[in-house]
Amino acid sequence: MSPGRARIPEATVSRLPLYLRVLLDLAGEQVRTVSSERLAELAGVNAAKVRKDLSYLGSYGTRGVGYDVDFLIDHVGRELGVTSDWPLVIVGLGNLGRALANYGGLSSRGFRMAALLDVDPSVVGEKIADLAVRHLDELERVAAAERLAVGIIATPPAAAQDVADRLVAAGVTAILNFAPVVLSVPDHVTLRKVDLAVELQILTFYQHHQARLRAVAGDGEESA
Amino acid sequence: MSPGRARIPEATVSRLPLYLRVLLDLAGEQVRTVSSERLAELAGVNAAKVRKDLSYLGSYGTRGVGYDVDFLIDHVGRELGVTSDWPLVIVGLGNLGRALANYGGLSSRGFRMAALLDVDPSVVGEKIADLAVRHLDELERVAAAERLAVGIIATPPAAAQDVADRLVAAGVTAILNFAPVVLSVPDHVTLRKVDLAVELQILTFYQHHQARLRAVAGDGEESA
DNA sequence: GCATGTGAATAGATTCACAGCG
DNA sequence: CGCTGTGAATCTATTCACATGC
Repeated sequence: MSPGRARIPEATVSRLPLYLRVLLDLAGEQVRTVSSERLAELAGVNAAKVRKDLSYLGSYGTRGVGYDVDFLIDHVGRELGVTSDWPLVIVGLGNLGRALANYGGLSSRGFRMAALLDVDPSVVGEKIADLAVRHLDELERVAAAERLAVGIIATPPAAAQDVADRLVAAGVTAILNFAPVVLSVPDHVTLRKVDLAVELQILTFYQHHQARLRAVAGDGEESA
Repeated sequence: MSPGRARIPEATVSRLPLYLRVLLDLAGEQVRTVSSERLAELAGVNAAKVRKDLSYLGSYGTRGVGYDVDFLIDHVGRELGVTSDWPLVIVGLGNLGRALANYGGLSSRGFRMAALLDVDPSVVGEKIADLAVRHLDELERVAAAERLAVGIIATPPAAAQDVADRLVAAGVTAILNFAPVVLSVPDHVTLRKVDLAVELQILTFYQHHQARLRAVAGDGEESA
């Protein structure tokens, strides 16, 4: 019963939040136990993958029966730190930043909006989702008041690296970058990025190529 | 070798848009040629990976010299269909949908906002980014008028599957889903998803388990 | 000489298939 | 029995290392 002492593969980590959501849905429907097969179906993955993923957290299933939903929620949630308090800071409150600030369902996952920062004088002072936007220069003050868990960058691309540097200097060690630019951060900082244009271009690549394949032969292709 | 003969690995496809952006930046700085090493540095990946990725498109480099920037832009862009016209439809114009509708830089990548759809009477008729929001029921009419390339779902989770079904029925074969729910689509439809809460939870997982050496799950990490 | 292009080696993720246990 | 848990097999991606050719 040493919860997840073996290193959990990256691919598995990226699926845990998905499993957690599906499990919470099941719990909401009063479902008590679930098989890897059913869980896989709901999560859109393969059943063996579910079992292997969950086995990295420990052996929490019952052979011949399945997994106890509440028990799994507890363990997956613990692994993801859902019970902790994760203060977020959003930098850049254009359309995207606003959308993120208004994103529901974060508090139920342990997140809390700690501050909204921008440099535009016409935005600073504005109230968004019950929080007043403060000037980016107040970042250090905010960081001193509480340990910021994640910095979200939703600025124009030209400002993103500078903002990242300031977040890192302020002690932030996890950054989610929405600006379409490659950021450099020190090794101890975890960085992920979300890029709308990239996602769209990946989609159109496949459109383009499926069209090509169809023109050559009527061969069907699989999509994930 | 003729481009696009062999199947291009998925991982490579997902990096091509990134390379393209870096190349466009270089072209903007009047850089004529670039080595795999430099390109890798700017894209935040390994040089051998860049060479292997590009080799799937054909052999467009010059040994001892590097890659011609404009020539590469042309070929990578062609592969991604940047020169084509890709009509997009956004369904759901809450905060996120609005942010997406106002997202700049899409037209330069071959995208065009074809329609904005919602079911909320207080939103229908509103003008966003120079386009009037129409009712979702007009989807079929829009699809009949022009071949929609990508459907973007930015609705509440409960509505997402229904919207996906309607998009598919209307002939859309590529969907980008921002709703935090697993969608089912037929095999011939390409589906990608972007989920803010999942991204944040992946980040906090690594925060929680910070005894690891570096943990970067997307791409684009580099030491400063 | 020098950077590409690519087989070979390695690492990582997925899937299979079945032993093991409730 | 049924379903988990997991070694082994497979598939995919990354990285190495060097022959190749400008």
